This record gives sequence, structure tokens and C-alpha cells, in this order.
Amino acid sequence: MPELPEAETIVRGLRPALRGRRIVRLRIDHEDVLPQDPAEFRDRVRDRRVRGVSRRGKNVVLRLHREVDLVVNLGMTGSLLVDPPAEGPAASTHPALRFAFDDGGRLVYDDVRRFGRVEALTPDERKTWERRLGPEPLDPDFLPRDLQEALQASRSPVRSWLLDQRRIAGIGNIYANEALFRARIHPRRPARSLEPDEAEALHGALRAVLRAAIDAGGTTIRDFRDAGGRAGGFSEHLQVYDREGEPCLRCGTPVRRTVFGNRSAFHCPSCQAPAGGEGSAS
DNA sequence: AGTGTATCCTGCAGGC
DNA sequence: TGCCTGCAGGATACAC
Repeated sequence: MPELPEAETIVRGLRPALRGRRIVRLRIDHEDVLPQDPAEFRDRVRDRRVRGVSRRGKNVVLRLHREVDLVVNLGMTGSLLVDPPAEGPAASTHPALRFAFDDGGRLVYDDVRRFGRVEALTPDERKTWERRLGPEPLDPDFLPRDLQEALQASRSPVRSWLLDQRRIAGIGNIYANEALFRARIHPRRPARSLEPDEAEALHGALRAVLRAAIDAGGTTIRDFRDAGGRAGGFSEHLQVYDREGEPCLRCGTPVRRTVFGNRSAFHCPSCQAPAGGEGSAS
């Protein structure tokens, strides 16, 4: 569910709300979100204050006192709720972990499907974890040339390439499809087949769509909620994702849905030609 | 190296 | 109303 803009939205909500609060108790409702031993996890988070809240790719990272990083991968339906009310739209419905703070408040890791994972890492483990992630697409140092060179190393479809967190961090199925539409690139094009100007267009499209989505507070299709339980506003700005059969906003051709890499891909068969610039239809 | 498939799990929409 | 199927912002492991 959450990709980079949703993780960023969560981080922005959590930062002012969590900084300085000390975790005094932990309640584990579902061990399956903990890849590590629950007892070890508990020892690593208990009696530590939150020093900072940041994001890496689509992961939310809580830096705790004394060199522990709480890394949260939200999977498809994970959310981090601060002091959620007992009822209403902002309430926790499927709590997996409940952290109690010294001031009586709490942070709930809520996750309907429990595909998410929460880990407490030492500095060494954090470094190892970090190595599995590619560059941040919004990093000012991430240049069009960097994307172009990286794409040249792979024959896999560019949509699959974008979803691989080791190649670039934070892109999921919504924004991969949206960026490819904006850059007019067919999702199935081999990564290495992109011309330099196409790679540059993709670089620009990725950044633009990610920034716009962050400004709108993320995309809510079904489940996404920010730290305060609010839905994101970018859904109404989606141009191809989840628009099968609806007219392309540029040319009116019905948007097509295809499946590969086990995920739905959406594209305009007219605007996003399968090969180079002047290929045939579909 | 790349791709199709299955797996983890729950909920919801749509067809009948 | 209920039952069944397919689908979902992710990630990984497997066989080919």
C-alpha cells in the first residue's frame, strides 16, 4: 500500500508527535510482523526515547535513544497511528503492536493483512539493511544520468525495474505506472532500451509525481491512512492507475490493464508505444 | 539474468 | 441476503 509519498506523509505527521517521548511498554498482538525474536525486539525498544523520525524508500525509521533504529516496512496495509481514538475513522482496527509512552499516550502499528514488518536494528544491522536499497529518487544528487546508466544494466521491463527497491528506493505500483504514463513510456519496454531523452523524461516524471503526491498527502485507494488517521488526496490526480477502460486524459483512448510481474500495469496504448517512439499500437 | 508462480493474510466489490 | 471469485500501494523464495 504505502509507497514513498505515503511513507513521507506518515513521517511528517509522526515527527512532531513522537519526538522526545519514551516507550515504556510494548504489547505484541501479532508476532508475525516481527522478523526477529519478540523478546529481543522488546528489549531493544523498551525504555528508549524517540530521537528522530525519518524515511528511507518506503520505510519509516524511528531513531531511538542509544543507537537503535526502529525500521517499519508497512507492506500493503500497515499504518502507524499516534494516540488513536477508540472509535471513528482514525481508530485502530487491526493492531499488531502497541507502544505505550511515558506520558500515557501510544503509538499503534496497525496492519490488516500483516504483510508489514517492524524491526529494531543495531547500527551494524542498519548498515546491512541500508545496502539492500537503491538511491532516493528525490535526492538532489540523483541525476537523470544516474537513472539512465542504471537502466542500461538491465533487460527487465522498466515497470518491474522501478519496483525493485535495490535499484531505486520507494517506488511502488501506483507511482511506477503514473511516472511511465507521464513520460510516455510503455511499462513493458526493456529498461536498457530507453533512449537518453526517455530516461531523462522518466527521471523528471518520477520526481514530479512523487512531489505532487507528497503535497497531496499521499494516495488513498482503499486503506492508506496517515499518522492521524486521515486519507490521502492524490487519488483524484491519478492519470492511469486503476483507470482500466476509462479514457486517457491526453488522447481519449481507453486505458489498458495488463498483468506481468504478478502485478497490474496500466497504460495508454496510444500515448505509450511498445517500442521506441513510433512503434505500432498496443 | 529474467519471468512466472506461489506464499504470507484479510477485506471488499462484483457477479450470480 | 449469501456464496464464490478475483483483486489489492509489498516482498520473497522457488523452479525453469
